[in-house]
Amino acid sequence: MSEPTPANRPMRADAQRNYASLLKTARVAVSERGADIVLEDIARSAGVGIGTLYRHFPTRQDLLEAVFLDETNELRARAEELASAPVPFDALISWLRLQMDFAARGRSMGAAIMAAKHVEGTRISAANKAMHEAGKVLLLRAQAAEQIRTDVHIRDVIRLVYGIAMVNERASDPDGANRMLDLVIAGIRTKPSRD
Amino acid sequence: MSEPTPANRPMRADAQRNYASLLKTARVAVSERGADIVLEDIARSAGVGIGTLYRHFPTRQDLLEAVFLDETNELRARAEELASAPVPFDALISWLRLQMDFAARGRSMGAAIMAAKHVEGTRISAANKAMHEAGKVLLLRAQAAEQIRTDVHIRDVIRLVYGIAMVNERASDPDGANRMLDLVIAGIRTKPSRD
DNA sequence: ATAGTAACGGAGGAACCCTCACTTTGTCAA
DNA sequence: TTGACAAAGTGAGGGTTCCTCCGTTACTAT
Repeated sequence: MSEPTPANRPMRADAQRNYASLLKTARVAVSERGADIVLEDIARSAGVGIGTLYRHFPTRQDLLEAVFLDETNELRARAEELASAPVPFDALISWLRLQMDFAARGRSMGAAIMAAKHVEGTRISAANKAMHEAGKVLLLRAQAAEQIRTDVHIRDVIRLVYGIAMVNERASDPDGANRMLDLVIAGIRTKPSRD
Repeated sequence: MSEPTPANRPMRADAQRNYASLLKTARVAVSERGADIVLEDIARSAGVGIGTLYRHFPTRQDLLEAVFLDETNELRARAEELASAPVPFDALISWLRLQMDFAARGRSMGAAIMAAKHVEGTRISAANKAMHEAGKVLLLRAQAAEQIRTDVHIRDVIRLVYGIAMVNERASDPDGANRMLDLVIAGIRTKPSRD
């Protein structure tokens, strides 16, 4: 998955190796130290020159997006699995919690990524759209079951979850994120909700 | 307000002037171009050398915090005003919208500031605490009037609002932030809410 | 084997950060 | 008023990181 040049000839063997190595290295570095990684370190750590890194990922953004891409696809896949879960409401909530875990893991990537998500044509934008579609199915099911308000958009919900992850990135209170998510969940439930 | 050296002798006249000039310049620059300001530009624009900037604001954080400080104090003042408004619920909501406007204005400062807020002893931490206290009054009034759930913490609400501002910083959808805020409001209202 | 070209690599210019040693200037006491 | 002292100002410069550019290397296909 995540072919860098989908339409053209396949990449040369060494290029494929290097691309994979860079991506793997970057993924580890981001999850360990956040988005403020030093690109030269990534290149060295991946065993390639800095020029090679820039060949594959022309900007810092491109590299971060590539890292993010896998997570986005993973979330889409999870949503598709959950679409056949027995209780629509529970499925949606589970997925939202997954979203938050992922967002929290990509420490301080949130701000960096948010920019690209809204730029049409990028790979991340396409993957993001696909993930939204998959999430939308979960939402619609929960709405059909009258467990979620019908005037709620999946887009807003997902972004709220990201917002929660972002403000809690450096917070000391480990349970705050969950309390906030509970508030949001309360906000999207059908009005006369009985617990 | 916002004396740089509260305990000691007053600052020399030229120092006061330069401090004020830097702060004003930074405030404008941040609201126009976000937190990624170039400190050298700020100094030049304020008519002082870069060394002077660093004398007053030893780190980039310090400058951003100083900018933020005024807004935080402003929000505290607004909360205190609103504490005597006729309808507690409306007062709280108005204040939350103010919060969001402020957060949105300090574009991409969110991430930069979040770090410092949780560090005890900093000026921003103290101002932040005062603002929270003022906001808490609004929340308690609305809870006493049975318009807001009693298990809601002001801290979580404020942070949610910041999260909304953050994820909407670069978004193209201008109304998204308001929709999200509405969801949060729905989440904190007392359960059997009648519109 | 060889040509052709995709990919590699790293020196180096640019942008920005922050420090530091020297200079300037406000302040206050005599 | 003046002189001395300390507070404040200044900007060149060293450090870091970003990204480009183009000469070099080596995969691939014929």
